[in-house]
Amino acid sequence: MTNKQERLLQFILDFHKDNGYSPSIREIAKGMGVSSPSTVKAMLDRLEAQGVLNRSSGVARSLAPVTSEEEDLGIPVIGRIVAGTPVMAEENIEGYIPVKEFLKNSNGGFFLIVDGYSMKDKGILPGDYVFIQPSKEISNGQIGAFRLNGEVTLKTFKKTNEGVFLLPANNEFEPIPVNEDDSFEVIGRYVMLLRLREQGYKFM
Amino acid sequence: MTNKQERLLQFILDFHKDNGYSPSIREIAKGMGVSSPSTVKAMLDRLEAQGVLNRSSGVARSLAPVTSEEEDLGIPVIGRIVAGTPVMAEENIEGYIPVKEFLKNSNGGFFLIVDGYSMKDKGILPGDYVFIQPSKEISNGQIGAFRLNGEVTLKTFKKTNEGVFLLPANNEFEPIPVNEDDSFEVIGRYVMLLRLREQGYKFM
DNA sequence: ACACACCCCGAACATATGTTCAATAGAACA
DNA sequence: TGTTCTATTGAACATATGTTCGGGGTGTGT
Repeated sequence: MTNKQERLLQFILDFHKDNGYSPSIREIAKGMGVSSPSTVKAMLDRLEAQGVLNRSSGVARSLAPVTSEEEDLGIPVIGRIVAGTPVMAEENIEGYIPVKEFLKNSNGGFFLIVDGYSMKDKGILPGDYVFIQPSKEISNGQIGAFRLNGEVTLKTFKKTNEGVFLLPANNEFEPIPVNEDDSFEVIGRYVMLLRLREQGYKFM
Repeated sequence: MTNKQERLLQFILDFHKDNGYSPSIREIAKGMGVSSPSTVKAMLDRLEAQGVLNRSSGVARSLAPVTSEEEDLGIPVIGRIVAGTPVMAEENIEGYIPVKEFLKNSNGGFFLIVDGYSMKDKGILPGDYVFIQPSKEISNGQIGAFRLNGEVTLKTFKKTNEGVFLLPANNEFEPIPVNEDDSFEVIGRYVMLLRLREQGYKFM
């Protein structure tokens, strides 16, 4: 793919992102600084021949960048590996995690950055991203995010006939009792953990 | 929103999913079983007035279902929380994790399901999903997936002048030496960890 | 030199497409 | 019944849009 072709593809992607639909040929011409629609058409023909673009002939604004199957399916999950097969062989793929789908259902959810070692024994370490699904309710024994007297903390929720406690998962810490006159709020339930350790993927 | 309006919206969404672009007014008419484009235009005007649809007047196929901002930005990350503010207040949001973007760059990567406790001290527990970026190279001290004599394992890679070792992160396990006559292969680098614990989100 | 792929122009063409408008049908209501 | 409002229709209109054609330019490799 030549430099110009990459710029064209990028322009289409950006336009679609901004407007929710694809540009017309003449809009591309303006955006790319060319003056003839036929020039753009020729460029599009080449891109389509390369298979990175889909079009329906005669249909206005039918440009659709080809998306790889993985994007729709999600990221493959490898469970056990059958002896002697390549890792990514079909028989090893146990399923797919549809990250995109997850994103769509993440309404109102957010990541909380873990601060201390109080949940160490649950494998939750400082710097981890904990996905919190906002909710005023939480079941006994579930992990959640709470705000106790202004401070936000991630703990296991425990309700006994002696009252409510927030349990750390680390025997160097003590259970925290929630008293009647404390200001206490359930922020949400712990759904998922994300840990970005090694380089190579820059977020934010 | 009336029944007919919902059907219309659904038709547009389905069409877009199938074709990668939005239907024209006449295509909608056919699909919905009405015979006049002006009928469809009237219906679209109503939907747009309700704010569930965006259009650019005079622009072909410019129908764009209104999407929430989160979908484009990613999932917000909350770091420290300013005293007295609601959790999701703007001043608490430290950034966004563009999961979608990540997916796009995940070329060839996959998740490996962790099996034992050998990496416990790194907070990597059985059942965790470890994202592996395929690579034949790995640096000293990095965590990666390896295949040693047919068996796949997740360990820290260590190269000394005494040879190559795969180090567990659990003092109940011994470092594994990689001998000359072993069949040994670097599968890839450990990039990210995903843990799905609580219910409410069903993957796969 | 030649062939070939890529890039560009401007004009003309055919049609796909959004829009407007007068007329009709149906439902809700006094 | 008549009135009013909305939904629908079919035709006509204006234009946005993809396409074609003939021409030219530049670079690369043979």
